[in-house]
Amino acid sequence: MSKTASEPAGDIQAQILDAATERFRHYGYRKTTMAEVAGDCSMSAGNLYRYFESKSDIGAAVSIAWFEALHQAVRAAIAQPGLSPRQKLEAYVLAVNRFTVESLRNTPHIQEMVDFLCEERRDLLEGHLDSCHEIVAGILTEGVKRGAFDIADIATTARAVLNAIVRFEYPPLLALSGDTDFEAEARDLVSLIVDGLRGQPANAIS
Amino acid sequence: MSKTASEPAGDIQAQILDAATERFRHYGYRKTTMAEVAGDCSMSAGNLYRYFESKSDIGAAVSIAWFEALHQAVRAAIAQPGLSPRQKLEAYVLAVNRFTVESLRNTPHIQEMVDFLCEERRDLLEGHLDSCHEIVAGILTEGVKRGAFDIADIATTARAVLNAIVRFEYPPLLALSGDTDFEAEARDLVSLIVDGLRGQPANAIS
DNA sequence: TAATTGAACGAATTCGTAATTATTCAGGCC
DNA sequence: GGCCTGAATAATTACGAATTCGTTCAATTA
Repeated sequence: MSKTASEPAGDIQAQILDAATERFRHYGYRKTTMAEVAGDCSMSAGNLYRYFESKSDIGAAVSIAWFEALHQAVRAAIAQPGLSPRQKLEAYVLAVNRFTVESLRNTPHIQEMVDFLCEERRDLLEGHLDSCHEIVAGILTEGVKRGAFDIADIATTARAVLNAIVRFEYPPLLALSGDTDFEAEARDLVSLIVDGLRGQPANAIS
Repeated sequence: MSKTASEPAGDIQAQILDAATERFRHYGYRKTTMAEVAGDCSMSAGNLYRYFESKSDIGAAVSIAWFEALHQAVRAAIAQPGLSPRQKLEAYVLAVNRFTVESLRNTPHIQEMVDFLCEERRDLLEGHLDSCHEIVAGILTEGVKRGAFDIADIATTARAVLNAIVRFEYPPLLALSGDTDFEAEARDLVSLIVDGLRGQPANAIS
């Protein structure tokens, strides 16, 4: 109905992803069938294979889009003008936490997507972690340049930071304790990471 | 066969827990039946209910014993003479991580026990977290007294530390990335927590 | 009396089978 | 020729009967 001769193939891919995303949202990954997604796009199930190699690939593409939306939200949060390195780190943690909690709220079956990724597409998770590592390393590098941080090995420290904040971004852990005030705890954690247990140097440049 | 007239009831409870622990270890919580545990103790299934109110209670008792073994191992690790507060914190994280990874290794069905706790006995998990909080708070308090740490609110900071090290003690996360060198990453994390991103003060007492 | 058993019963689990599903591909449509 | 369909196939899932399990309790033992 909506397809014309001039419609590029990329739009059909996008249409498929939109339909699949909506289905995954409401009914979960396992319970949406290729026939349903195809029906939403007014085509046959077999024809989906002209645009994606498998259902698993569609799930992967949807997940990648989710990761990219997360990264975009995070980059927007830390790109606000006038933020100190410390505030950028806090903005990063809060943005990741907020985005994930929000997704958890309005996408009841997101846990199933996480399971799908863990079982079938662990490489995507690792790619996402690499992106996170890159963003955090950027914050740390800027902090060192501005004199706010004193870090020997940026890559190692960035990994340690990511390990420390897993509590606030891993969906199963967030779902486990639903009534916690994550924002306050996340702020406390950032304070700990920035200042350390030894306390701040007297001549520190914040 | 092993029961005599002089055997106190407490020993029978312990015998039941031993049998249940072994069954849970090898076959998991769900797949061990009350009849099997009873058979191991040379009694009928119905008679188990003279010593425990339910199978869930047996699972709880086994879990509590596991938590107590963990706490004992941890307290032993941080009680070594001559450790600085920083070394105690590192010893704590490494001990928890080692104990959990070890349990994960020689108890293939421990994940199922975690699920059981999350679903039916979340209060036990919270109790365990309280114990951990107490231990960490003790380390921090001693560190403040010795001048190694500078902490405004011990309880809040202890919670932040526990949040930061979840990566190294939550079994599902440990199982997710099996080939990681947790010890090295745990050390890096402790360094981050102690020194902070700002670096150490020039006049710090380590 | 105190400890134990084994039958009994609702709830949960297993298991074999029927029905769906993902995926392929030989053809039809424009 | 590029795009699409719909039947065919192997694998997965859903469903219900049959079994097993957790739990209780009257009866038995010692």
